[in-house]
Amino acid sequence: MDRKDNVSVTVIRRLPKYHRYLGDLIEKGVERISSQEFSALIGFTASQIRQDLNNFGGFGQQGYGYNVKDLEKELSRILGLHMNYNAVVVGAGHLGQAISNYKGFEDAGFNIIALADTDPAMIGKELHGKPVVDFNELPKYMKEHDIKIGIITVPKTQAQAVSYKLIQGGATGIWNFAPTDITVPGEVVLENVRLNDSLFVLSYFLKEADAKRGQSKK
Amino acid sequence: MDRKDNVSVTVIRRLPKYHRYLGDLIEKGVERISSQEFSALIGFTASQIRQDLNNFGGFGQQGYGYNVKDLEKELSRILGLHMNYNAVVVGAGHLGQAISNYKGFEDAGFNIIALADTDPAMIGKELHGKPVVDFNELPKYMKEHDIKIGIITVPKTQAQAVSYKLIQGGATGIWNFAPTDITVPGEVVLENVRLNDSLFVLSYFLKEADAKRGQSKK
DNA sequence: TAGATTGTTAATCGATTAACAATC
DNA sequence: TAGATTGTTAATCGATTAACAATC
Repeated sequence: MDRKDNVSVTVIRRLPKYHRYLGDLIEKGVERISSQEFSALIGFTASQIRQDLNNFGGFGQQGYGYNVKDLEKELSRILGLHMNYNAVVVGAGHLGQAISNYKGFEDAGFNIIALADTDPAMIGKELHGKPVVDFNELPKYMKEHDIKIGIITVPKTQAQAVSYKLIQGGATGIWNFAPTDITVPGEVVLENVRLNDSLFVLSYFLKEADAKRGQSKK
Repeated sequence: MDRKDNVSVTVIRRLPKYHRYLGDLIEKGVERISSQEFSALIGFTASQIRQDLNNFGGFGQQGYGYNVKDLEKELSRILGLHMNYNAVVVGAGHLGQAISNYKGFEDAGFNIIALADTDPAMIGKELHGKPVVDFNELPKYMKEHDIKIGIITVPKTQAQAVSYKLIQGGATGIWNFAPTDITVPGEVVLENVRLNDSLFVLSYFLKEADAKRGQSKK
């Protein structure tokens, strides 16, 4: 029942930050907040906060501001955090294991119930209570266990093949950690995590900072 | 010797993708590419590609296009990939270990030479050839080993304290994986990786896709 | 030289900020 | 009721796209 049909991705990508700060405010026992106070905290302008939220509904009250708990609930609903999904991590390497162990993702309703790999030495093992299944049997396993989400942590050369296999298994969403662009059918939701890109950006600004330091020494 | 002084962050965040695609083109043996051909490949408009690159210099040639190898070199230089930095991963948990093992980061000139933790059971151990040092000794260790980059993979409650310790040790750059906002002095470069935020965005679009499917069934 | 394609300026589009009437 | 603060419209700013003269 959201207000606008096509909210821009720019706005969507700010929503998790709102949600995170509202969680912090709840922990601190803050009951209400004005867009101006929120602005000082979160670093968006008060105007932007009101604009962003009003894409989804009028959650505030004139003369009062926003009720923190209510707004957090609205954002959880907007972000779909009430939904639950079974997920499989493809690639039982270090990153795959790290992700499959991380508790934080259950907040978002993602339950990682298995890993998949091609390595015969791994298949059949349990890693922290989660089975490693044979990659080639993955579509069957996904259907049997109602797995709709695939998390790709394989080398980039294999990422596209993995995505095909996941879609064969009925995946509706893919979280891709491989540093490559994969192609998926229009109805499948793809979200990329670009660790390399992030590090390159860090590198860029380090170089810039170095250059600035060098200049000021002159 | 870059053309413009203040290139927007929007442009900077596209640079790693250019660099990645140029690497792929080199592997395929492609020697030159026009902005139009590049556009079809990378998904930015030809106009945007030319605009983006011209923030840093005129790397193309009229009637010819861009030399792939040369352009890749320019982008490496712009991104500062020729620089070398020693780095430490703070937090020797699963994610920390995954990152310290990942080879791909050496491309960017980041050499992870140690991990740090507060767990006495961990300190003094070696993890895949890298020592786990005592978090409390970190500033000293960083100075002795010329470590300028800190990678934070601790729980959010400890992230700010870790960042203080890193800066005490002389860090000029921080790569933060903790799902919280940390504050650093202006001269320190901070790059955040928001895994939770990324997953929340996936959740949002999954909910949207579900809603769309529901609608079309009616 | 003629054709191709860049580099760059101008036009458009979208996102952010400012302003203020509506209203709690 | 008066003061506060939202929701929303209008103004501004920045980013993207289009167009084309410059030039290889």
